[in-house]
Amino acid sequence: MDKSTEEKIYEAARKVFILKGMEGARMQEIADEAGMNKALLHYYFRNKENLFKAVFKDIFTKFFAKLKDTLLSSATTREKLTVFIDNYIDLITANPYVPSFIINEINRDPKVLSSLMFENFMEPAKVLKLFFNEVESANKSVVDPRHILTSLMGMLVFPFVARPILQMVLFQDDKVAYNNFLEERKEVVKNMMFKLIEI
Amino acid sequence: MDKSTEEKIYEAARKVFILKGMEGARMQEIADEAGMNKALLHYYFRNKENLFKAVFKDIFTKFFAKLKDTLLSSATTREKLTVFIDNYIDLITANPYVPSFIINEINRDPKVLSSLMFENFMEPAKVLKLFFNEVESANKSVVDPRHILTSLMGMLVFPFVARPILQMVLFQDDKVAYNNFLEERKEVVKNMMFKLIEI
DNA sequence: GTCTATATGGCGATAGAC
DNA sequence: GTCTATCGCCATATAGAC
Repeated sequence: MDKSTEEKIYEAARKVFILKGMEGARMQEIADEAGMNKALLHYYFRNKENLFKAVFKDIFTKFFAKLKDTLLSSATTREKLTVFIDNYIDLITANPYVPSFIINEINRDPKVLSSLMFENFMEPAKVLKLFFNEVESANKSVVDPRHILTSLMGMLVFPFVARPILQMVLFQDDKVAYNNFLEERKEVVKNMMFKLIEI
Repeated sequence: MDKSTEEKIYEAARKVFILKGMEGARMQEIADEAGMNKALLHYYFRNKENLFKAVFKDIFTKFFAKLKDTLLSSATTREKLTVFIDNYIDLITANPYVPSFIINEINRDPKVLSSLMFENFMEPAKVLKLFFNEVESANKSVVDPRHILTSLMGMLVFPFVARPILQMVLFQDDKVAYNNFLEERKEVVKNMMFKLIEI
């Protein structure tokens, strides 16, 4: 573990912010997690907001960068969808609190988005556009691809952000059964998407 | 406006908590919103957590009670779905911050759910069960109705909770265009659902 | 760079007058 | 019941020794 002090702070902050959010996180807790003193956080990042912005940008960027790669990697629309859905569910499974963290923060302070958007949205937007065009030509029912994408994302993200409710109502709070349900969703969502765009 | 003081506090708290969440809300702000002194909030609710719990329970219950009624009101599965989707989008449109508020709070402290669940989940669960059975028998592709419900809810909720991102990426932050998109979704989601369960 | 100690402000909560 | 004034705590942030 020969990470620099700054890296240690960064990773500790990432962990705590994702779990507690900007408002719930405590500088002391981040310092404890990083195994150092609170004053050092201010030495490196000056204040809490700076630290948060750096971490949020990183989380947001990495979370969408992976998806962009997916969309560029495969050949056919059907393959792209398959790989995208598999990768997305794996990605969220590995970072289950990230979607609700992002949803919470962008609604709490939409300004956190505008600072990222030009650098981080424009390129993915192009990739998405290409993907849209593909979906559109494959899509025999001629639904606006924005609706298709929104539905796809909703089908993938909702079971994670609403997990406490769904696990309780649908599975009597059985955690293992719910994990199973999430794994099943890969095939289920694929089939639903193929049916929706009729490919 | 001859509301009781307690009602005024309640409504002010509802407004502020939905926008700022439990941690972001300030007792002072709620008092200002209610047009009275901070001390009165403590006189009526003793502390912030009590006030929050009362408000959360109310919001949560009302938000799902309406849906239960919808599911009981219509005759055929197709009609039920139609009314459900129309009502749900209207309900969220009228309370756009409620879904992200609920998602945020249940992930921040899952205990807020367990206190409600027996009283508020059990009856809706029965209604849902009936709805499931209907969907299941109508559903020629034999997909687990839990997956169908999850997809439906995701398709409905996601465009609201992820609005800042979607509005920016899909509509260059054009608010009017996005409102239009949300209204369109009523028909789009209906058609998608009919296609998915093949009715 | 890293620590201890402390300043500063804000917030939830209470005391007590009316 | 409703107000003003204030307490006590906790969190961010800084000062300053090493």
